[in-house]
Amino acid sequence: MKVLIVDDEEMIRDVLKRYVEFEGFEAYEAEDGMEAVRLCKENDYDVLLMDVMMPRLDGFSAVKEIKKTKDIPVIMLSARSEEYDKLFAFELGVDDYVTKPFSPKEVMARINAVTKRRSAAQDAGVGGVLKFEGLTIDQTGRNVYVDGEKASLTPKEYELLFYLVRNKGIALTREKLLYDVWGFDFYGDDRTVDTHIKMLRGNLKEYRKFIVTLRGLGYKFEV
Amino acid sequence: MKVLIVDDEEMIRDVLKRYVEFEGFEAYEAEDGMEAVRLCKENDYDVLLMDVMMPRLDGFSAVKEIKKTKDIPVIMLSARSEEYDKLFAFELGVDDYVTKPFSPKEVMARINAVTKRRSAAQDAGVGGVLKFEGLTIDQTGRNVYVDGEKASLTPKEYELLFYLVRNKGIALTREKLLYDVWGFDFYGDDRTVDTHIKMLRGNLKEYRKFIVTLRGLGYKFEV
DNA sequence: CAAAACGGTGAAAATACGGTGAAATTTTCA
DNA sequence: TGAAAATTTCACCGTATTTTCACCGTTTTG
Repeated sequence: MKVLIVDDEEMIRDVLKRYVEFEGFEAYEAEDGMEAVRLCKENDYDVLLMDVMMPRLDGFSAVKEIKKTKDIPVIMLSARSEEYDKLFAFELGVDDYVTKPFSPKEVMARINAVTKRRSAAQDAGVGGVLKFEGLTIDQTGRNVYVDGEKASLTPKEYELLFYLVRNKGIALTREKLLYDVWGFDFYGDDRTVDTHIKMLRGNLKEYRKFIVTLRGLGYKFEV
Repeated sequence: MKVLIVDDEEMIRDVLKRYVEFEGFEAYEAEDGMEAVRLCKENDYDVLLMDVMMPRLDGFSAVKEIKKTKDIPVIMLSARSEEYDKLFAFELGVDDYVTKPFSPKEVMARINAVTKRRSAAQDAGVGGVLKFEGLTIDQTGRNVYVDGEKASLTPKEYELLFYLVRNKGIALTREKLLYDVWGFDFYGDDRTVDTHIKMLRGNLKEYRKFIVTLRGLGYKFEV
């Protein structure tokens, strides 16, 4: 179980880390939202402990960015004085809130709660798994099945598919795809998207039909 | 957030109204389907709470009428004894069902659910859905439906239609259309517009009537 | 009433666009 | 470090789309 702790105060990170490791989990750290986004692009974590107020990139924006490609449970940390729009946070996919100052015990209880909730939902077959006819996408294991058979997608292919599915029914330009899937710092060719779509379609076999081309625009996923 | 409550029983309206307002929404009332249709023509609401059984015009018919021109989420209220064709309701665009007697809490949860679903969809995409009788334009998915059937427009056709609709009721010269839809750097023939209008009209079937020719000027979209 | 102006239309010609395979480049991992 | 895998670029090609244009019926004008 990997936990990423995101907070700009080193002391808070240290305290949390000690307790997380005491529970037998692996703890990782990030100093701000920017670093968290980068780390999440490269690695898979099971829970995010995310501070709201941070330099460079705040917690909400970071979560928004991360949730674009990964479905990770998030627990937000905020000072009691800070009042945030909980509905907004909820829509963002925040699983829980903890207000500072918090007792480490409390935080651990939340972590256990969200991870248990996740695994329970997974057992029930609800969360983590998306299905479109014979196409199954298992977010947890990052696996895609075509008629029950595992398709071996490359990381980009998986992320592209996941992004398309998250935005199903929505017309997406190549620019938007490059920005959101490849990252804002990608300055390459448009046609890169085409090639990855081609590869993805090839791997999805008959379910290539879900990916529809919008001439002069881009692509969309449609069931 | 405006909620229109449609029920012939005043007591039920009052109860619902109290809870809706307690949640911080604005509540409006209508006594029957007829009144609901009229109110919806004149005003914009965010959710409709619609009873099924009502004098003058029943809930289903009212929804059918309203959905012709507006795309508003609808929650139907019906007595437990009344058994309705849920599939029919679904096709009509009913978002949810509540059976009487209901707990106000339950109704509020449904309202929050449908509105959240809406705003989430809106955040993700560009805009909503435009409706003119049986002609539906879905900007998010870039789809156009003629009497529920998907029309396959070419990119230019879609852009032209969208531009006309955005400026509905306004006379547009060919020059303006070329400049705004084709781009300022288009130095081609005027008649290009004509051809695309022709194609568009062909695809809109009976709703070609919305595109009116202004002799000596250009075109406009008028409902 | 005739002539001119205008828009609708179909078909042909020109063009833009996306699919594709292969090569070049970068990244990953043993 | 070197081989394998993944990513990215790119040019070719078929086709969907766009554009042009001439012809024709209708409307407007002098």
